[in-house]
Amino acid sequence: MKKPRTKNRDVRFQEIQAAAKMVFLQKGYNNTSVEEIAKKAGISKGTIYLYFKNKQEVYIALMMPVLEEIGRELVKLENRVKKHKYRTCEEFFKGILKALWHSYEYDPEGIKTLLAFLQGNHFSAMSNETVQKINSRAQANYETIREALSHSIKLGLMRKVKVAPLADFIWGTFLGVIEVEESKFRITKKNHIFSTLKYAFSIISEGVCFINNNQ
Amino acid sequence: MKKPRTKNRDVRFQEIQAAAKMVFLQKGYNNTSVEEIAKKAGISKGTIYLYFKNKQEVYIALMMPVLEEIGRELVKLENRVKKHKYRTCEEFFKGILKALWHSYEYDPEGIKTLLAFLQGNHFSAMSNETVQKINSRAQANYETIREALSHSIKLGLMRKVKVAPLADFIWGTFLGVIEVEESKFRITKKNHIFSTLKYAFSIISEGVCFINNNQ
Amino acid sequence: MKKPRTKNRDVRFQEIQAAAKMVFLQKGYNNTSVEEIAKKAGISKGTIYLYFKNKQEVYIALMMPVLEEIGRELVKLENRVKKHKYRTCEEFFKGILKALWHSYEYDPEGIKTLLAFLQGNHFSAMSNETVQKINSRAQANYETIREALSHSIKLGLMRKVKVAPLADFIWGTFLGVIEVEESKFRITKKNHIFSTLKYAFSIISEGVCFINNNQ
Amino acid sequence: MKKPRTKNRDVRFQEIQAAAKMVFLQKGYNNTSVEEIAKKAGISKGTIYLYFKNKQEVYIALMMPVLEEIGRELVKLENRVKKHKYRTCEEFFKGILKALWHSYEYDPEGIKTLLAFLQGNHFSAMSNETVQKINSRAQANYETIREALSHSIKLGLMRKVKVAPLADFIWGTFLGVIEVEESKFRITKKNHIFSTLKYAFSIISEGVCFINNNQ
DNA sequence: AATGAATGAGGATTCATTCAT
DNA sequence: CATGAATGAATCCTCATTCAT
Repeated sequence: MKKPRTKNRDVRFQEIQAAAKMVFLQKGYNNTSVEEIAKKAGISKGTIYLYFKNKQEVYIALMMPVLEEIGRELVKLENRVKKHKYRTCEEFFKGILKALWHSYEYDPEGIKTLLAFLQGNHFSAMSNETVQKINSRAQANYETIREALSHSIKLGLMRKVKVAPLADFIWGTFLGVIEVEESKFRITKKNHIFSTLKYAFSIISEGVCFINNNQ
Repeated sequence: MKKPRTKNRDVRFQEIQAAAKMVFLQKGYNNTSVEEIAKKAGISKGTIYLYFKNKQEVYIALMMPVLEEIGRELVKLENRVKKHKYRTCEEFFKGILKALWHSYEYDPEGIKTLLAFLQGNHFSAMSNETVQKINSRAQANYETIREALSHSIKLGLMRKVKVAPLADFIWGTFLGVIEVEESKFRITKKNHIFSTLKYAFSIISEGVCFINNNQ
Repeated sequence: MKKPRTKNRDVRFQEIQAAAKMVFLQKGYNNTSVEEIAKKAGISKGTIYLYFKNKQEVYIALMMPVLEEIGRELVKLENRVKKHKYRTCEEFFKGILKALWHSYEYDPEGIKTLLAFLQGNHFSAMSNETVQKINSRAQANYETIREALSHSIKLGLMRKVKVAPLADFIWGTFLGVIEVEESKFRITKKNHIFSTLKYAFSIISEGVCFINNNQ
Repeated sequence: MKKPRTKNRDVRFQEIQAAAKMVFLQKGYNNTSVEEIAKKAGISKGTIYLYFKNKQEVYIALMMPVLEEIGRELVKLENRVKKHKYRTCEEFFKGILKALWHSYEYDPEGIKTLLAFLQGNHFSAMSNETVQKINSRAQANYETIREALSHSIKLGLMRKVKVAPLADFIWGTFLGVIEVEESKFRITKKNHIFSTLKYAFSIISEGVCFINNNQ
């Protein structure tokens, strides 16, 4: 009623993204043709170019929603830390995992796209706005997690560790375990992603939380 | 127009691999043309097909050396465990990192190729011998690391943990941290791979080693 | 660089076929590049693939029209036999030749393509629908000519001969004479196709028509 | 003992031809690689070029033996005519078929190669000596058959017909029936080549032999 | 004489992108 | 807005031919 045109535009935009996500995930960036995406979205090839500058933009744009979701989750985490919602260190790390895992479940393909993107070198023309958006969004997420960590140290939840490498460690483990388990899953069909992540985060928390008298 | 200068088969093979590694790493699998590899190797396109069945084989074959190196390192690790070379748990985990890191330094591009391969779905024709070789080699490496972990538990170096998820955690962290740090490196030009890995492994060891009375 | 001038699908299809026919005939299947066909048709390479699955299909599809024309002509022949249009055996055989010759004139290149196709073994991927269509159409034509022959025997136009080998003989002579005369034509530039065929069919009719008391 | 070098050369030459014949027949000219011929002949690629100028020559040379055999057979036929060996017209035509059929059995692949060659347009560079040799040999064969026919007319074996078109008719039928029956054979696996040829030649003889009072 | 590694032109096919309708 | 026919650059791969050994 207000702006049906714009709303339709958004719907269409998201339909294309949904289609693109499915096809890209299944066949990889280069083995996916714009035609296929169009077919999956039930529209014609040309229409995609009314919504995206080119194929690369379609791909890169897929990451934004999940990056934003991660951002929102991490902000919630930070807020909960600030509000003293976490009584123990374990709880805090469970909170981190929950935030990340929630994002994964929100959009697994988005995460995998992100992984593929990290691998990098797929895009020669790495200079457009969208890439900038991605990077600054990722940067912001790093900030947030570091602050959450810092804050939990201040609150005495965790022993005094260097937050920058810890954040990278956490993020690297999250992505790395997903990558490894996804890859094994393709062969064994046994899904251990969550259980391994849970296990990993419990160990990290043990390694990082208590002032260890053996240290 | 013709200069059929015969060369030792192995030398030629390795020259192609070296060239391929450089180009693939710089531009990614799909943005690299066979022509470019040939040019880099100082030979002609056709010659590549005398040594590799197709482009994919060239790519996949790049992983074997590093997978084998990892295997050798892990076997050495296992032997050292069996020979009681590690007095403490920390030493043991430093040993694990050393083994993995050694492999990374032995062939960083190989590891990155492996990462790209794990991402998977780029290869539709995934049924040839080479892929089988890759997978069984990877499988063997998993076995070795699990056995090293089991043995260290038997020896009392580490508390009794589930080795399968721990192995996945270790491997996932190793790869994930590399991926994350490499990606950041491309932007910041600051190389934190090793320091972050060292930090991560120290935390893992703390989380896994001592019988924590707070547990 | 771009001139997407849309054209009626059938028109475009036939333009491609016309171009293909010319080039294939002049240079043979393997010495003809898709590029050349496109150029001759005044379109771009890619466009051909919008109308044909691949080069082979372009080639094979050239035979259908003439096979169908032969079919139509043979049906007409059969009908004329049934309607007692042929008073004598000679007339009947003149009718056969007329039917075949008409088809040749309708599309000489089609006949030559058919000849090349019969030679066979050029197409390894011989399992697609088009080939099936070709074969069943050819089969149907054989049926028709056999029935026309049978009917003319029933009507007493011809002595009682075995129709299956006679049909093969007729068809083989038709094609063989064309092949031989075309080949000589290329050297001598003297076209004897029709006169030789006429002569051949008159001899066949004499050999087959009357109850020969010397037999 | 006399010239073992030369003898070996000829043996090798024929080995290559034998191999080439098999492979060409199975896969067609363009789908056969020099490599394959070499492999089949148990020699190396390069060696073929010591015996033939290029691939085309290998192919074209395959026809010579059978063309020569046909020539020899036709000369024998002519001599038999001259020596009054044929009492009746039927016998004479049986003799013609025998001569041709003998050549076919002597080297079926040679005949098929000839058929493929007749189709022509496979060779752009149609100007070398070998092609000249082929053509003059074929020409000579035509002469011989025409003379045999003329002679048989002179002897009253056959009624007075135009020998040139008759020769083309005979030759065209011979090749055409082979082509048609070979092609059907590939589908039905039923070999009717000889029986159809026999039938065809009996009809031709009836059409051509006796002074038909109905004519 | 024989080899087979090396060459590189050649060609089929795909697909991102454009634009007339 | 939407379409989809048309484009043509790009690229993998084959293979006839050469030539150092």
